[in-house]
Amino acid sequence: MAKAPRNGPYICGIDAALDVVSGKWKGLILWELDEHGVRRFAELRRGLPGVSEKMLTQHLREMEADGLVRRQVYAEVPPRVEYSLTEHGRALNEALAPLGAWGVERIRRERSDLVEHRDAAALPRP
Amino acid sequence: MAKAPRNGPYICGIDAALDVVSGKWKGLILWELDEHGVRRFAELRRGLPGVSEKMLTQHLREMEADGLVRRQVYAEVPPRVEYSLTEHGRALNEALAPLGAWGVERIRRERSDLVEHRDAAALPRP
DNA sequence: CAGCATCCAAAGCGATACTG
DNA sequence: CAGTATCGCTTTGGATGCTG
Repeated sequence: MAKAPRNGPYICGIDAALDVVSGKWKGLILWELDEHGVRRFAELRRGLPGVSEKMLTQHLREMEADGLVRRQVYAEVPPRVEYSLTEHGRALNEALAPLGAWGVERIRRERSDLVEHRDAAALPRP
Repeated sequence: MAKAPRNGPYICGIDAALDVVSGKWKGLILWELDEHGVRRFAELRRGLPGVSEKMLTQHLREMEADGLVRRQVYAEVPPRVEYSLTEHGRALNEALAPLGAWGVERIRRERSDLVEHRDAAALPRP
């Protein structure tokens, strides 16, 4: 079955945008397609370590339905299918850039927090 | 129970950022707190039409744990608790702005699609 | 007022097996 | 190669009732 349709209307843009990128792998898929331009199913699979075949298919179908991804099928043997971003998908990716930067900062912060906590545990209370 | 801890490390910043904003109401909570600066529990509840008490509590706790939200408790009767954004929360909000703009554009696009479909169904063929 | 506890349904996700 | 089908576990979200 396809993605469950949203019951109510969106309240704001953030809401509408998060709806299409919420999914364990969607951010990575976007990133992978933006990076390489065009990718085949198996290539994407290799680029997303740990993704199951089913989830990859499901996410790609949803993103196609949301108008983010284009799916080009070649009638060949063996079969070949190529995925790429649509114009909207590329725009979304650009809109995600600042968020990505924030995320990188968060990762960096968490790493140094670990160090601080280790220090705090070792030091006596002031 | 708290949010399930992520099993693996983040692959990219988008990943790390989406992890903290994925949740049915987190985008709206961020928006509400940014808009008003400080909000009490019941005020937030009113600002998020349809949210259940449980989900609001759960999301606020997770966002507190993620360092996005500050929770200030006043030892009074009746009890009072105020929520506001931390510095990181505000930074996240700024990083979300382009995404919000994309979302608004998406909503607009979908509406005009609906109109086109309605017109196509209701109007006689030219 | 601001919550916590409990139960329940739906959605998300993974593993496996099979197909054109 | 690029999927589809099915099963079952886990996570998310909602409804209700109770408490300091």
